[in-house]
Amino acid sequence: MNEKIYPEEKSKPNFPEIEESILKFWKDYKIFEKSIKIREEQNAKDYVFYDGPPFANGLPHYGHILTGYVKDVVPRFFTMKGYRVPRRFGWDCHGLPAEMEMEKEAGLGGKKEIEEYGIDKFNEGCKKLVLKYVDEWERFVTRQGRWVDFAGAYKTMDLSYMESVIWAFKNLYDLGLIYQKERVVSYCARCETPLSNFETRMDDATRSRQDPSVTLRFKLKDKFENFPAYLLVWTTTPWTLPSNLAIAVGKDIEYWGILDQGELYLLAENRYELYKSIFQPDHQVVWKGTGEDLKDLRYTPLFSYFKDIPNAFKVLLADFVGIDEGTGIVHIAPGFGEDDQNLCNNNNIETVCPIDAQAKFTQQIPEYSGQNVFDTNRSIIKRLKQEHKLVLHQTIEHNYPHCWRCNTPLVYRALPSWYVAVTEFKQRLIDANQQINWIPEHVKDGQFGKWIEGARDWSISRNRYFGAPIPVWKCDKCDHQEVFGAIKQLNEFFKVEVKDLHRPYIDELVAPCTQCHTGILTRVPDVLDCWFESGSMPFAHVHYPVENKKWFDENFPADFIVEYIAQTRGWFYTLNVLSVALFDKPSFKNVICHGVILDKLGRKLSKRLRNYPDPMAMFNIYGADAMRWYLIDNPILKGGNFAIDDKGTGIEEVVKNILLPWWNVYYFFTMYSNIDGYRAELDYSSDYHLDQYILSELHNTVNNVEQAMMNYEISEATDYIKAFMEVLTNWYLRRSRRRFWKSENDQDKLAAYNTLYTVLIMFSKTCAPFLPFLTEYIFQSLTFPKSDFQQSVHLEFWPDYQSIPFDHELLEKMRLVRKIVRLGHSLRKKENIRVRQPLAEISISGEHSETILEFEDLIRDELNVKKVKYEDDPHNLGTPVLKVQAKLVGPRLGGKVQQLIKAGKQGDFQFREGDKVEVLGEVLSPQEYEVQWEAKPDSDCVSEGDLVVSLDLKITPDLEQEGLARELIRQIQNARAQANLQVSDRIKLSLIVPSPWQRAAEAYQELILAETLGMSIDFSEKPSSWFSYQDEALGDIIKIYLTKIDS
RNA sequence: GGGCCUGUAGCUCAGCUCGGUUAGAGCGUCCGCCUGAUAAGCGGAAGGUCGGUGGUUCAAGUCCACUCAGGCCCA
Repeated sequence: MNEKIYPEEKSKPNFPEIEESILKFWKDYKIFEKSIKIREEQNAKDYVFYDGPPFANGLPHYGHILTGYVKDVVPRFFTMKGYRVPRRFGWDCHGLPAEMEMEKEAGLGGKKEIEEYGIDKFNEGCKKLVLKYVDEWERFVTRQGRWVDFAGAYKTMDLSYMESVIWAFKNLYDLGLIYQKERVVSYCARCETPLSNFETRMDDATRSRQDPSVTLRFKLKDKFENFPAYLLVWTTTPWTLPSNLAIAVGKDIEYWGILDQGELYLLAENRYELYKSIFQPDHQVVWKGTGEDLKDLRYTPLFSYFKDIPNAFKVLLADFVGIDEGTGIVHIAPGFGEDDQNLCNNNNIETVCPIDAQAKFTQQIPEYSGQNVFDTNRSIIKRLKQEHKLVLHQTIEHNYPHCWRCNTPLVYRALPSWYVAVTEFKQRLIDANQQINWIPEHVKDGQFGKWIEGARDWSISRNRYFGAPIPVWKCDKCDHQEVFGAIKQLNEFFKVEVKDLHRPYIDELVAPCTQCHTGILTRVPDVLDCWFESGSMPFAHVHYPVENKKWFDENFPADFIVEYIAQTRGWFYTLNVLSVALFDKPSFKNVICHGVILDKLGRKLSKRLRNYPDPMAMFNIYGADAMRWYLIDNPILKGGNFAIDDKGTGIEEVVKNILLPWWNVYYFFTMYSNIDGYRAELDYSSDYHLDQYILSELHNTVNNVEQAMMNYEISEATDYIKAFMEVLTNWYLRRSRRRFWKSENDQDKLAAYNTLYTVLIMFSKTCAPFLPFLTEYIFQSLTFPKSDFQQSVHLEFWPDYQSIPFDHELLEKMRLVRKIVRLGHSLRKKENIRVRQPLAEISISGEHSETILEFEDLIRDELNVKKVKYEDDPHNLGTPVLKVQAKLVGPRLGGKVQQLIKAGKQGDFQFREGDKVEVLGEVLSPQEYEVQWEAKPDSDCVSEGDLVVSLDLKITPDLEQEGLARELIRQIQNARAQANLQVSDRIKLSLIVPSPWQRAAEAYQELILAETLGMSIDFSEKPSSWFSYQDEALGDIIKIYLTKIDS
């Protein structure tokens, strides 16, 4: 009996079930760990990949899934290429996200309550909360099919990690790249902390908000053009008006003076139309000039709070003044605007910022002290109106920055903060960027390049609790400060043993001042921006420089990272800022920045809208391989966006188009191998043309996929895989089936088995990074069917394409064969003759056509013709047309080439001596043209290029009889299938059919028996113990009886 | 206001680097084939002013300029 060599498979497998079993296998035998260890044993080179740390306080979503797949495909590939690829997971712990969560958990509102609650308890709570979803992440990422080292995951709150972070700070400090300064920053009054310029741009931090839009008149101290005069000034932040210290105009902007009721109003010419209506109808333009003319005019302050500030309350020139909104005259409050502050500094006007940490006015503004600034807009407007200083009051809806964590509208305010002087080394940052391979390429000089060109100094201090400390201690008596970059330094200086760098413990370290000896050194209370910490990841996750110094020096920058495109101003940016400042190198060599997944309507995916399929459900229905392929075979990897369909239809299509065809080839192979009891082996030596052909295609495919992957062009790699699958299933396997089911176990059959086996093994390896579950399953079944074997396709080396045979000529010929077959089929179609009906002859003509006569058997079989004939004289089949090689002839003949093309197309040309042709008096040499043949109209020919194909359509009585026999074979096969027979079962047959059919059956009895595994055939009614079959489409014309013969 | 990306068949996208005369694929639709991979497989057809205008050129989906629409980034 048959010995089952390979697993007995179903034609329609349950992919999710297979995946679960593979997951178990990977886990039980630690295959991932092994994939790294075996490379260690081989002394392989490291391939360095940085896994960007996610915040663990939320669950993974589609963005993470997509990024995660790329983070898996690339390392799997490079592992197979022979590298050691560690994949440490990491958790971003610190910062506002964690603190917000903890505030909610402990029912705290604001910093005062946190401090009452206790910073120690608060931070301890954060530490626990931040790892709340770690288990779920791990489960998800594992199910997804990612190989990730969770056990060795780093956390940004680890002591070792934090030590490397303060090392970085200390180094930057020593390099003179850290400074503290009072500058205008974006500030969240609820979190009571400044935010960095890129935090305020993250995702949807900018959103719509309604604000007052007011226009005021500022009275000039002196008459202008002999009239009492006013400057018209527009603002959307009335609460900043009490802090107004100057007014700015544009030097070259045109301004008009409007005379209305004896008073003169100044505003920009372009804005006049919009403001016209506020004047009386009889107003006049009495003055025209530029900003230059208004320079240094002095005005009366709106409020008296700061009336004694030196140099204030006059008109300044500024290049940031625009005329797109407002009046073209700008109110300047140096405490509440970056441009404002710079302008005032340059004009010796001091900065005033009369608000406290919660953005409430201080005692400097007694009327409003204790009120939140936004809440005072109304009363300030009311008061200005009463004082006749307000000329227009409207409401504006505009985009306004909000805190990305707590959604509070931000204020811009002057505040002392610590900075990294990015502008100091901007040029080096730009130079380093040129060394990075960006995918897509345009990001290098586009979104990222432009961003770093406009880089500003980076505000890195946060007035918060849960984060790495700013390692600066200041004396309370003199200006001395100490900065520490290592725990050892702290231990020695403070004579303690530091075990935790978090607040409040770090704040407890105090010492007498080493300079004045009277003061006390205490730490500045701020913590570091968590982006500073994630930017430190390359060295901090290995505790550099305290540990792993050698490894880091040899393995920095990283080979590869991938995140979504918005990280150009997040992680991609902070990584490079720190690596350039500290090491003068970019942080990574290759980076993929992919786009954003949206729904069909272009909206963001949202839980509320439920506009996307649940990923876990997709894993359970279609599997993680299908999801993987769906997401990576996609232009989103080149930076574009991608519309996911909400039903998961796209994922189902992947199963239909990629996974099932793959499976079918494997299923076919195992089914026949098991029938024949033959165990195939790796073998490239078959000399059968189809075998050599598919191996040549495989050679090309392995090479192409490898090249694409080396260039990080993942969706190009998947294109090559798809193309090979098409050739494998729709040509090689379809044309080879008969070799597998024939009954003799001859050389050809073994060659077929070995070749198909070899292709399956090599192609499994080629697809392994892209379909890790399916390929693992197939590879194991084919190589080590006993499932306890600890072998894995992912531990294999990438196939060496050069060891796979390649025959270019053969590829070309096969292309021609497929073209002939296609044309033959289209002729049958055109003439309405089905393939089952044999025809006598196919004639072909065209250059090189004779070379494919060695594939005659294949063409005959595919097209069901008796003979393939090469026609020497193409004139017998078609008429010649001339295809002029315009690329060559164009430059030589110029405009006339167009006429030649036209004439050639119409066949208006003559052949001349020496393979030349003459068209319209011009002689073309052989390289300058190609002759193509066109089927004569109404002939039995079709053509494509220089190829013409003709079918002999005459159906002789013999052919007709064979057609009937073939129809009978098909009916009997249907009957077999309906009777649920195995493909190898032998049968006895009886037919009740009309006489022409019976004659055909008699004449072709041998063929019928051979094709249907029949042992005998007769023409009489049979008892009900026989299976009987009638084809409905043919009516009741034929009736088939069959019965199985027990062997 | 500046910059980047995208616009090709009903849908999703190749092709554009390097111009060459007949613009491709998958899905969907319609029609059919095959029946020893069968709750599979294969083929054919219909379907396109290559967003628009202008230019360069013998020749433009491809190069240039302008422009429209959508998206993103910066100010």
